[in-house]
Amino acid sequence: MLEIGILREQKDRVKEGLKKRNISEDLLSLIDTIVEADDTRKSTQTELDQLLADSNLKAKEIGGLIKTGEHQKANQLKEEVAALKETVKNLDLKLKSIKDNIDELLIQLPNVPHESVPNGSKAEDNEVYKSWEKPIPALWSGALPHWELAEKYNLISFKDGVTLTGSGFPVYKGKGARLQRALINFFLDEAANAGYHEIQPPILVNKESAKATGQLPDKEAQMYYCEKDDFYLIPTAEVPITNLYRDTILSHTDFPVKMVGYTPCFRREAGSYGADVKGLNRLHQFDKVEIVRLEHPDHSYDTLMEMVGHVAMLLNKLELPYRILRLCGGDMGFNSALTFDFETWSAAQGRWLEVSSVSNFETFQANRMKLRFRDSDGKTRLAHTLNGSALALARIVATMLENHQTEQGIVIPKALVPYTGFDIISI
RNA sequence: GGAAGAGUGGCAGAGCUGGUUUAAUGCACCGGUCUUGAAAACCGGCGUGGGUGAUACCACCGGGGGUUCGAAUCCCUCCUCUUCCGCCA
Repeated sequence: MLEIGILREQKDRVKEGLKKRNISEDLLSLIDTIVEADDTRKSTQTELDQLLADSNLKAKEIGGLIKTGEHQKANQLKEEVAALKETVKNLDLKLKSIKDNIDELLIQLPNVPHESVPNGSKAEDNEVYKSWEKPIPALWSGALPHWELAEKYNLISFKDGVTLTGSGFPVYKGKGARLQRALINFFLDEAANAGYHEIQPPILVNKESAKATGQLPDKEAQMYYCEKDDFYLIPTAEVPITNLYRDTILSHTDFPVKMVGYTPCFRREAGSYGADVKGLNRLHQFDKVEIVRLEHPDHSYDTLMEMVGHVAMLLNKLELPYRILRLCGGDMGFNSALTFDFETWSAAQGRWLEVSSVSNFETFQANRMKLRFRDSDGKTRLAHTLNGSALALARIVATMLENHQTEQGIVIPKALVPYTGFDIISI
């Protein structure tokens, strides 16, 4: 959620920035509507405050009068204050509805893109920030797509998943299951080596949490919901981990806050069908290790690049061909100010698969969740939040199977062997 | 799931027979005096948000609602914690 103060003070800059997202004129004009509504809010607030001050004073007087036994005067004042009550009540209701309205409007505005975000409306407009410099591995004849490899080596059963739950819930078996566990531990250890504090959060969260990180109301349809308890299954560990700091005030000396967590992630993926969902490409449940950072606004972009470096290091160790994209305004998520996507090459499918997304949200999430810090000058300010997948498992597994397949079997990258306990998957 | 008790400012802890306490006091923290320096002592400051040029002022004592001229204090409801019982990885 954008800060209303910034909307007031830097209206033109915000409008210019939002244009990069190709949002409608209607949405842009919302900014003026919000500022106007906020003016009304201020004057209404002032009016109400004065009434309250007045009746507070009189109530105090009544107390004094009763004490000195002047009941007649007291009763007279009582009537006066009682008359104010109705006005106060109405004004209070009015103020509440103005505030609700402002929130409702404010929540519709996406984050202002960082100045480095390229213009564009679709995936093709994303900037290739770092391309894969070596030749993209060509497949030898007889090479298979990952869903066939998974079957051939008996690593994953999509069919059993359908029996147990439905499509998009694969069952990992044997070395397939072991590979999953190895990757999770590998990612967690690498994050720990980089100074991240490990968190194991709940995978069900309440409405407040989902709202604070921006999943509600924007992505409600994307989440599984437990109606009886009013809980949501998390679509990413970002939600519970960032919410650890909801409604808190840190000290500037607390930065950097570095957290990492592994969780399963649940996404309904309503409306996405077709070839893209084949195999491990798009699942309802998958595993992910997520890194989350809270930063001082002065350092958040350095931090973002550091996180990009961390993810790149992981992909290098897994020996996967990848590229990094700087997302264009039209392709970037609602909450983000700047996002780098990582894509690994799916050799058999002949296309790039997104395996990580690293973003700086600046104060957008912090504003919703009231995550502040006391700066060196003593003033409280909103912190910056960032997060990134490091990494998302299913697609990593998919591209590992495809890229590392040989006639002898699937070769495990050296860095991962201590975790799998085997260096090849063969029949 | 059942019963009882409790939720106050960073922490501790008053207030809870409703009205000069619209949050005392202690600790912690910050600034100052004193000191060669430090400790101690003393003086001052010390919650969040709204509002203002700055004050004034307003809201917040787990969340929401109600009674009253007036509520941290009374009532209703929800949440959480503690203890006991039941159940159980």
